[in-house]
Amino acid sequence: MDSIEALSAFSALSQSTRLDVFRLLVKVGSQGLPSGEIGERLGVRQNTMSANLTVLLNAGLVRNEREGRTIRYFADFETMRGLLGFLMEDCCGGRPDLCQPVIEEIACIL
Amino acid sequence: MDSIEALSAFSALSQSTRLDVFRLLVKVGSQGLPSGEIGERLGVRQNTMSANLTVLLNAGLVRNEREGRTIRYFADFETMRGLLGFLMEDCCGGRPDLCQPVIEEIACIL
DNA sequence: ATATTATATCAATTATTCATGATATATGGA
DNA sequence: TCCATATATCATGAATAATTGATATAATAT
Repeated sequence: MDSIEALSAFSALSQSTRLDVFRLLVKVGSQGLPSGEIGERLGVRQNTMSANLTVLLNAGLVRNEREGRTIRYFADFETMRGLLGFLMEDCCGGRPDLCQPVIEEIACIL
Repeated sequence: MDSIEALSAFSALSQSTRLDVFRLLVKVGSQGLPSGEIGERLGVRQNTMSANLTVLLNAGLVRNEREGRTIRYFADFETMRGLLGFLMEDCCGGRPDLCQPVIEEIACIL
């Protein structure tokens, strides 16, 4: 992850529909969702959703796979990992107590 | 953290100077940096830096403290925690292996 | 009080981004 | 082949955001 990619990712996440889409895809996890269903669930028109999915795709935050006529989208956890690592780089120098709560926040509690 | 706050934070991080500022403040940690020194280190004009710091401030990503004539800025790890938690909410439903690498990426290795 | 230093705000121009109607492409079915 | 469905692209007007010169405020020093 470099600065250009990170900017692209943050920019993608800084718009309401796209943030909703990404969080939805994070929740559904590895099974992903078809483009059309994402649009229906969020109440967004077809071409608007398509444009927003393209932005997320270019930012590397989502992947897609064609499946017959529909195209299924998935959150890309690898990019997420790179993005958070980039943002928190060297965060712990001398004060791991600052960083620790951040880690705990996203820790899986199952 | 709600959607409005998250959008404000991502929007703040989606600009080159501000991303640099935030990462710098993450690195220096609890001692923070005076506004002027941030500008010098990043080669950004005074009023541009001031405007960008205000954006980060309004997004809750940084805090500041007056210290005589200078104003010292700090990364706000609490907001960071809320932001990442919001983004990864329910990420682990059924597949913690997707989420685990993301956590490991920001884990403190000292 | 006046000057100096540090930072913030204002106004205006330029540049980006967004949603949308219209249209194009791609797949599957009849 | 022709039609229907699913998704993507294009062009454009409207809204937002970025940079900057000029100026204002706030704290310290003389």
